[in-house]
Amino acid sequence: MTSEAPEEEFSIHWIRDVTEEVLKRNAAVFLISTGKSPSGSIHIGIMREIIIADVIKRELVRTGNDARTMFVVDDYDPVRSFPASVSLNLEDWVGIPYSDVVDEFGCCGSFGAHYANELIETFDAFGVNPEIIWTSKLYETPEMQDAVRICLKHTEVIRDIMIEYVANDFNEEQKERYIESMKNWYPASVVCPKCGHLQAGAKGAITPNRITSYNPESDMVSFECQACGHSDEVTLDRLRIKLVWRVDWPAKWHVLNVTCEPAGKDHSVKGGSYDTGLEVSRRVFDWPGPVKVPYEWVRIGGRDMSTSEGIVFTPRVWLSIAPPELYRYLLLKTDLTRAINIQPERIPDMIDEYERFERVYYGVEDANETRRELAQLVYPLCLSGDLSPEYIPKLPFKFATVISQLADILGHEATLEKCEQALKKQYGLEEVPQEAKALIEPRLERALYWVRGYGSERDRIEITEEVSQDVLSTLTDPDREFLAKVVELLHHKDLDEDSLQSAIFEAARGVGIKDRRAFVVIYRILISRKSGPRLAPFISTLGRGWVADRIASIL
RNA sequence: GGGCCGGUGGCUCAGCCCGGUAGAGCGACAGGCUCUUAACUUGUUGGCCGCGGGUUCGAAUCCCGCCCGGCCCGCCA
Repeated sequence: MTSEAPEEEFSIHWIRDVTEEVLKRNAAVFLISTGKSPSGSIHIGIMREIIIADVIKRELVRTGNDARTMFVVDDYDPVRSFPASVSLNLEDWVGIPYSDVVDEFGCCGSFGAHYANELIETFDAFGVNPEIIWTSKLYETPEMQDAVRICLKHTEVIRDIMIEYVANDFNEEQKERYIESMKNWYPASVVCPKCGHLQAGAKGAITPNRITSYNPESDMVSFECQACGHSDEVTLDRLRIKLVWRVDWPAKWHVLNVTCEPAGKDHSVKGGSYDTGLEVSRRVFDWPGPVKVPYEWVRIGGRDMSTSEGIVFTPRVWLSIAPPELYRYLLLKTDLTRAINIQPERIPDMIDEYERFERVYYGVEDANETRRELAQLVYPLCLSGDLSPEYIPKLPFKFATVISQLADILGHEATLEKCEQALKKQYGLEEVPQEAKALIEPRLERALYWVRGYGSERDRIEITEEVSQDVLSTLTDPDREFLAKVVELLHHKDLDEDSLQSAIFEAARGVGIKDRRAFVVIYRILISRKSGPRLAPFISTLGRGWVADRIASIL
């Protein structure tokens, strides 16, 4: 620490604290790692970890360091269960590494590759680009085999660590039983060369193909397959071996030379797998291990996500309804110790908030000193693409939800034209810059997806083929008289929007119905609702001819 | 059993580490954009800061205890 005035040095953001911690490692290349086993569709929770890593990397690079990120696909993990969406028969595959399980869709090399790729394909959109490491491949490297050897040679030490960490809060009886069970325990299992199983039994009753002995002199390993009964004794390099979970992690840290790895709360619990891994790093691999960055989970609609229970909100789904920057923003503004709860129905509000924040960064919206300072630090980290030197005006998302629903009626060109007009009006522009235009279509697409999937009834505009009977039955004679006048007005080509609006008021007065009533009648005929978007522009949006025909059809 | 996070206006949350005026967004209500409006815009409303105790001149904020909600501790970010 160079500063001697700590009382002035309050961190303005967690990212500062974390990078400071990481920098203490003085690595030549800072490697920030993340990982996930591809047990099915991978939900957006993992993106919290991946983006945390990305943000740390960006900060390190910004401050002149060499830093990289990595995403480790744990496809060497054995199948424990399948989510309901998978049609494969669990009994056929349980206990076999994901990398050896068939891809039921036939597009990827394996089950593991399939679900990992599904996630990896969204990386670019979210602005992350970690190097991808496949554990199944990593275990084939001589470096990893050496790590396995080191672990087997340190079996005694590892047993001690396991007893110390795992049995820590057992009672005496449990502890004794555990110690007893550890007597002939080795920290590695074997993929049976005959049947391909790494372990036998399903969830709750798993028996791994543990190594039963290891001779450091001859490098001979013996094992017995719990699934098919095959047993053998061969040299280590002739077998596919996998270290047990709590040892597998530190071995990878060692082989890949990981400086820092974020971890969800389940792993980061005091005395949990992360801490065990760090202890293994120290006592077996003789180094401190990575900087631990614990973080809370991401929830969806107030529930935990769970691949196995099918509560899955994937990064791809996110991208279909919201910009990736918003997710990064959400993540950055939330303290690591706090859960992020995605509430899809609130996405339009969140987008508004994010875009206000964006305008603060560009100085086109007022804000106090703290907020501006925060924007300077955080906004660039939110971006998944390049930082634009100038503010690019964004079409208000809520406007997009309305207009995107009218696009079918309006036609593509007219819809875009409408959006450009809205942008011009909102930001007082002469011309809409090319960069802003480019954002319109994706925004419309997302808005439409959002409104269809998550919008409330209020948000949805439905224009029925025909005017419903319910609506027709409420029309009075003066209403019809009024409507006839409106049709006439609509055929007047020389009326601009304002004049049309005025003329409609006049028409209502002319036949003696109340203004309110006049509008209710028109909205009912158009969208079966008693209110809607400001009428004259809305009529222009729908097309005067179309509206005139629609009204005329019921008179 | 061990541990973590949260409990602040109707809703979602900020503020708590650094004790001294309780904030934002949404909602609701009222107004503006012609007396209709879901965009945009102005304003108003609304909180004994979970409960009890302690420290202090002063506590949402620090300490202790409790209650409620969620979660982790075999695999799972």
